[in-house]
Amino acid sequence: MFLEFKKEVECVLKDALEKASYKYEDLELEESEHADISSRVAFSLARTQKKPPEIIAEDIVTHLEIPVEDTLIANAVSAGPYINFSVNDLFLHKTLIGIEGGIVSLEKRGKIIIEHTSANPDGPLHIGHLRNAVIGDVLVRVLKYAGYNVETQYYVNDMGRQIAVVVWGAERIAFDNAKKADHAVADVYIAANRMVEENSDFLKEVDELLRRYEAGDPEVVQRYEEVVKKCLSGIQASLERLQIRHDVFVLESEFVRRGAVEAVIEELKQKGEIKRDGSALLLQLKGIEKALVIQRTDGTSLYTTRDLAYHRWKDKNCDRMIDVFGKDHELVSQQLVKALELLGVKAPEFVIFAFVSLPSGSLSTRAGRYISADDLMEKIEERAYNEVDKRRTDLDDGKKREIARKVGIGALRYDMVKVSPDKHIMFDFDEALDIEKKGAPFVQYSHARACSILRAAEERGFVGQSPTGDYDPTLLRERSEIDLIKKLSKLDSIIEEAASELRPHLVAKYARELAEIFNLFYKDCPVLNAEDELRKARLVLVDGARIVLSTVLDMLGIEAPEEM
RNA sequence: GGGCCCGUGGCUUAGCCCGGAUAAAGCACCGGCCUUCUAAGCCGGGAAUCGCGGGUUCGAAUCCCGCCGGGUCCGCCA
Repeated sequence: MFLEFKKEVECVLKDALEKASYKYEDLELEESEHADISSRVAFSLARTQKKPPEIIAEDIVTHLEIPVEDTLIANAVSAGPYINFSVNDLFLHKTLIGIEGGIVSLEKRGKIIIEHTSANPDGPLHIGHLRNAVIGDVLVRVLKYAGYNVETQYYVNDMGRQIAVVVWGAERIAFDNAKKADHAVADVYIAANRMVEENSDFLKEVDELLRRYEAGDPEVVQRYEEVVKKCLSGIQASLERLQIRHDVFVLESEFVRRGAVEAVIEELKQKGEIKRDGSALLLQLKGIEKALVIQRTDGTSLYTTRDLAYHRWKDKNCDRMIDVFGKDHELVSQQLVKALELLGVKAPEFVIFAFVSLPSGSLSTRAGRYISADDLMEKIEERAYNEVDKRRTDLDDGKKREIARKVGIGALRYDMVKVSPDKHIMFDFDEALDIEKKGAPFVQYSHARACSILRAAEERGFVGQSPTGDYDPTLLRERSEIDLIKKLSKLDSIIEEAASELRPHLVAKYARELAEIFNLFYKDCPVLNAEDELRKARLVLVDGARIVLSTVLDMLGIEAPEEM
């Protein structure tokens, strides 16, 4: 609803500026603590008009014509150089009605293919992949709420040397079937890697496997597929536990076998600036010092070339492509854009996140130095269980486990997405496992409180069939009631901002602030014990809060328990 | 060495793209609030030369230049 209010303010202000014949570039609207929305336009007009901004603001206000009917604006006043607008009762009422009517984007926008996680199938997901996965997944959810048709893809790097190492190792070392599949694969990978490092003959065998796989040798392909499938099944199980699912898994080897990689190389030879180093092919890209190798001396393909073919394929199937990449892929992403431009493919958009490190140093699957996402989920759920157990002696164990799972995974997801992606994270076990901080549990708790009130209301027979059917919105006059409605009204602008700027942490911030404001309302305004009409109105508000809280939690991929 | 990113109370961050009204939160610390819908909550307190130095501007955490500290990339790896 806030966006509608903003639109109306824009209209009214624009008219006033024209009527007063001011030439402006921007309305300079901003949300502020002093008004529901305010304009700083008088500042920039002051320069050209050579008059003090206060005078100009005053003058603009006299030209403002706020409609008498069907408006969301209560009034507009100048406050020094600022022009402050505030919302009226209709705005508050329409906000609540709108929420009860359901939160769906009216606008239908284009198709977006978003690629995220895409961890190599050589072991389980670790904490670094977790940031990628959660950022990507929240983005997917936000974009869907914003009206886009979103397809999520996991790009499987099945042609890398590390997979060849696993395939090689699988011949000599048995998978531990007692373990989760991806962990068993990692064990073989780590052990095989050690063997290969110590013996260069082994290395040659690995290279031979790589060559035969790329050539499509059926026997080798089958062995590869088994390993990849095995590892991926474990990874998918972890993702599922995190409430993440991909629509499509795309194997990079497909592009080699289909001849798409070859086609890309041929086309780049025509359209790009190609250099040769022996029989290897290098592509010189504008603005990038380092030439990009697009084909090895032995004729086999490289990751970046295969990625070009992948993006070309995606391009045909969508309006926008978004890739969630780690900081280490930044140069690659620039090369990708430049090379794709040569191929006439639209530029992908990137969400680049900085790394997660451990106090003990950087992460490495190969060296076996990582915290697996599984371990982390296990521990955080256990911690959450202890908290639930402490507070809810009345519940049976199954119910407690259920809540612990939602709270634990929620806390983990929130921790991954709350910080701006370009901020480096030092992962601290205790901090991430701390359920009490103002993270997911705090928001979930507010939701549970709202549910609790509604549950009690129903038990006492207070809730009618149509919650918004007949209530008097003007009874909601308390400061915390109005603040809460206003916060609820911002949902649309938060979705819009997070979607257009691809900044998922804005949703996390909004969720926390909304919970905070709901808690204030909860403390200030008794609902069940209020007088009849007021209770009716407050129940509408509580239900609205419940809906928006569960919506933002859903956007964050966090489950919303009805009791905690 | 070059490119990109980060540097905001003791700690973790928001705000920076798009400059404006007392720099906003959480954690930790200190003190208060459960006979009323869940205290995983609420209220109050102390605590910041917004890395440093210049510049632009009526006005800079925000824009520009330089420097310092940290990260990351600069593979015929992925």
